[in-house]
Amino acid sequence: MSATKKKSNQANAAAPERRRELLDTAAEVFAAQGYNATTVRKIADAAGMLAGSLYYHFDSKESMLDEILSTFLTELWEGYDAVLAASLGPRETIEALVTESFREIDRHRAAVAIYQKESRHLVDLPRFHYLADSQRRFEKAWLGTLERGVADGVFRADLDVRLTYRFVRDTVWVAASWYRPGGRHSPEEIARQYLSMVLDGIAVRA
Amino acid sequence: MSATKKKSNQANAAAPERRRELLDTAAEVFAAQGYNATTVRKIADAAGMLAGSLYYHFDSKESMLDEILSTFLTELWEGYDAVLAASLGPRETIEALVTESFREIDRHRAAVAIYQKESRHLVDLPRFHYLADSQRRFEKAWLGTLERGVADGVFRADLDVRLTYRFVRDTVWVAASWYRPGGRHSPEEIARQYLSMVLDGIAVRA
Amino acid sequence: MSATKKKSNQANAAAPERRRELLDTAAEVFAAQGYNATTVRKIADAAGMLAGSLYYHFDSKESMLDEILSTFLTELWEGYDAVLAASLGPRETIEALVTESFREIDRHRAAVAIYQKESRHLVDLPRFHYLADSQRRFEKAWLGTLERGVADGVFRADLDVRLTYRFVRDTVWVAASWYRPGGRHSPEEIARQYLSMVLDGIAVRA
Amino acid sequence: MSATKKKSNQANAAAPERRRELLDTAAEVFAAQGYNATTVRKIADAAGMLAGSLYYHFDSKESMLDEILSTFLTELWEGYDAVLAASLGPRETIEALVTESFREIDRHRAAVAIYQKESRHLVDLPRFHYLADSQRRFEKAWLGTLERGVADGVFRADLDVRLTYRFVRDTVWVAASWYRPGGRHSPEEIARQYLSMVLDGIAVRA
DNA sequence: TATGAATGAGGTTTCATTCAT
DNA sequence: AATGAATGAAACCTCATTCAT
Repeated sequence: MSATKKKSNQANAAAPERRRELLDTAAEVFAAQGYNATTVRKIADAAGMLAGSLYYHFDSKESMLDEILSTFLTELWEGYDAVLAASLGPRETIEALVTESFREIDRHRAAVAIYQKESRHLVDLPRFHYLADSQRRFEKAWLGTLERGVADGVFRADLDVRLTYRFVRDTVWVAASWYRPGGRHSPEEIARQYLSMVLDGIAVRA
Repeated sequence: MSATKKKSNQANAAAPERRRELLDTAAEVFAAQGYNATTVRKIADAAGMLAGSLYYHFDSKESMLDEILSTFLTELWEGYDAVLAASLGPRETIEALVTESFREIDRHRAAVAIYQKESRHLVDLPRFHYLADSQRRFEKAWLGTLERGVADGVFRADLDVRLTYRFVRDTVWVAASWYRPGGRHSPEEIARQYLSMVLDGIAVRA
Repeated sequence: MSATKKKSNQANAAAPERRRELLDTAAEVFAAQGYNATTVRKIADAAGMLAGSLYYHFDSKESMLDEILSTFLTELWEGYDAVLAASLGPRETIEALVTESFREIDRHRAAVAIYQKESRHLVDLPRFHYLADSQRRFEKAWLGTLERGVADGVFRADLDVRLTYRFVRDTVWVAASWYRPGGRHSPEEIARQYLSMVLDGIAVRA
Repeated sequence: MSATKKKSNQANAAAPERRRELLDTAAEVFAAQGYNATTVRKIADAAGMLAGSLYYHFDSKESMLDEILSTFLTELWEGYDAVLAASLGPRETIEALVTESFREIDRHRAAVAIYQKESRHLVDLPRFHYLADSQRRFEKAWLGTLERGVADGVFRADLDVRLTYRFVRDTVWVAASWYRPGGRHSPEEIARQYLSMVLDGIAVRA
C-alpha cells in the first residue's frame, strides 16, 4: 500500500504468521492507548519480547501502523466492491454496506478503532495518502447511494443528504469503540438493529 | 474537578482571561493534533510565547487538558441538568438533550473533540476519574429517557434499547469531528435534522 | 529498601556488575558536587556514555541515589548487627562500633559523604523513609551502649549522655568528608586514634 | 567580602533591616534544604513576596549566599581574633575558641549549617575564594594551638595532631546541624561538656 | 517596593532506533 | 530470532532572572 517499500523487512514474508501475530498485538495496543501514546516497548511487552527485537520484523513503528491500516482497508474494499458490483437498489445497497461494515468491525476491531482515531492526522503524511483515497471512494459510494435513493423516492428528500451521510458513516464506525467480538450481539444483529433505527426511526408511528 | 489542586497556579484565578485564552489555544491544538502528538512547544508557538512560559500559568500539560475537559463538562451538565429538571416527556427530553448537545458542540467544539478522542485512556488516570462519573450520569440520563419512552409507548419496543442508546449517543458527539462553528448549519438546524432522522428514519414511509 | 520497586529496571539484576560500576561512578560525583548540583549528564560523562543511556539501567536520578544509600545502609547494618550480637561490654562495644564505622567509611566513602550531606532533606520523601528508621536504630545502639557504660561505671556520669552521643556520632561520620582510601592512615589506625581521644581525652593527665 | 561589588543593590543600604530580615529568611531556607535545592521562589514564599521582588533587594541568589556567609565569617573572626590576641595558654586558647565557636553557632546557626554543607563546592568559584582564606587562617589558629600544647606538654604527644585537629574542628561545627537556639543547653554549657569530653575523655580514669 | 508575566538556558526523562552478539 | 546496551533527538518541566507597570 505505502508507495515505497525498499527490500526492507518485508523479506520476512517467509514466516508471515509471526508477522501477523505481532501486528495483531500491536493493533490491540494502538487501539487501546492511541498510536502516539503507544511506545514500541509496550508492544514488545505485549508480544513477550524486547523493544529492539521488533526491528527484526518491521522497519519502524510507523510501518507497523501502515501495514495494519492498509491490510484492513484492502479487505474492507474487497467486501465493499462486491456489494457495489451487485447493482442492488439504494436501500438494499445501504443495508449491504452497513452489514458489511459491522462484519469488518467484527474482524478488524482494533484496526477500525485506530483508523477512527488516527486517520485525520495521518493523511498529512505522504506514506498515508492512501487513506485519503479510501475516504474519497468511501464518500462516493455512500453519498451516491443516498442520493440515488432520494432520486428514486425511497429516501426522504427533506433531509440534508450530506449531513445524513456523516451521521450514518460516523455511527457505524464509531461502534468499533464499544464493540467486543463474541459479545451478546452478532455483527449481523447489530446491523439489523442499526438499519431499523436509521431507516424507520425510533419513534412509534402515529 | 481533579482531586488535589494545591495553591498551585490555580491561584491566578484572579486574572482568568489570559488563562482562558491560553486554554482555548491549547484546546484547538489538542483537538487538531491529538493530546499526545501536541508538544507543549506547539501550544506555546500558537500562543506566541516560549514553551517554558506556559508553566507560569499552568502546572503541566496534563493540567491544561484537565482544565479544558472539566470546564467543558461543568458547562455541559449545567445545560443537561436544566433539561432534566424540566420533567418533559421522553420524546421532548430527547429532543432537548440533543439540541443542548449540539449547542455544546458549537460552544466547545475543541473540548468535545478532545473528549471523544482521549477520554478512553484518560479515565485510567486518577486525576481524570471524573470523566467516568460523568459518563455514568450521561448513560443514566439518556438510557433512562429511552426506557421511559419505551414504557410510555412513544419509542419502539422492538429495538435493543442499549444498542439504540449507543448509536444515538455516538452520533451526537462524533459530530464534533466535522462541525465548524459558523458553518452552513446552526446547531439547532443540525439538531433538527438529526432528530428527524433518528426519530422518524430516513426511509420514506410505506 | 524503597517501598515500591515494580519490575522496573531493577530487573537487570541479572548483570549487576555494570549497574554497580555506574552506581560507583554516580556516588563519586554526588559526593563531590552534591546531589542537586550533580546533573545526570555529569554522571553520564564520568561513565563515558550519554545522559539518556543511564535510563536503560536506572529509573531516575533519584533511584540511583536510593540504591546507593540503601546498599550502603544494608552493609553497614550487617557489620553493626554482628557487633551488637557479640554482647561485649560497653567500652568494647563502642570500640567495635567505631572501628566498624571507619571500615565502612573506607569501603563506602562516597555513600557516607552523600548520606551526611543529603539525608536531612531526603527523609521527608516517602521513598527515603528508611533513612529515618536507620537513624533510630543507630541512636538506640549508640545511646544505649553509652548509657550502659555509665550504669556500669566505665563511662563518666557527669557528662550529658545525649550530647556525648551526638559528639561521638558526628565525629565518626564527618571523617568521610576528608578521608581518602589508601591514604596515610588505615581505617583501623584512625579508629584507634579516635578512640584514644574520645575515651581518654587529649589532655595530659594531671 | 566578595571582591567586586559594582554599584549594585548594595545601594539599598538605606533600609538595611529589611535586607537583614530577608537574608535571615534566605539563610533558614538554604540551611534547611540546601543551597541548590532552594529555589528563589521558596525564599520569596517564606518572605511573603514574589520571586521577582527579591531582585529589588539583591543582585542574585548567589549574592544572597555570599552576603550570608561573609557576614557570618566577619563576625566569627572578630571573636576569634579577640581570643587569639589574648595570648592565653594552649589549653585556655582551645577552651576559648570552642566556647566562641558554640556562641557563633548560637548566633548564626543557619549560616554555619550552610557553610558546612556548601563551602567545599563554593571555594572553586572566584567569588567565594575568601572561604579558602578563612579556612587557612582557621587551620593555622587551631593546629598551631594544638602543636603548641603538645610542645608545652599539656596535650598528649602520642596522638596525630592533624587527625586530632580534624576531629575537633568537625565535631564543633557539625553541631550546627542539630543545635536549636533556646534549647535545653546554652552554648556555654555545650562548650563545657564538649571540652570536658575532648580534654579528659569519656572513660572513667583507672 | 512589589507584582505579574515572560525569557532562555538547562535539567531530567522518554523513546524510536541501531547494532554487536 | 532475539537480547542487551547504547544513541540522539526531542519532550516536559524548572528556575534564575528581567522588566514594564
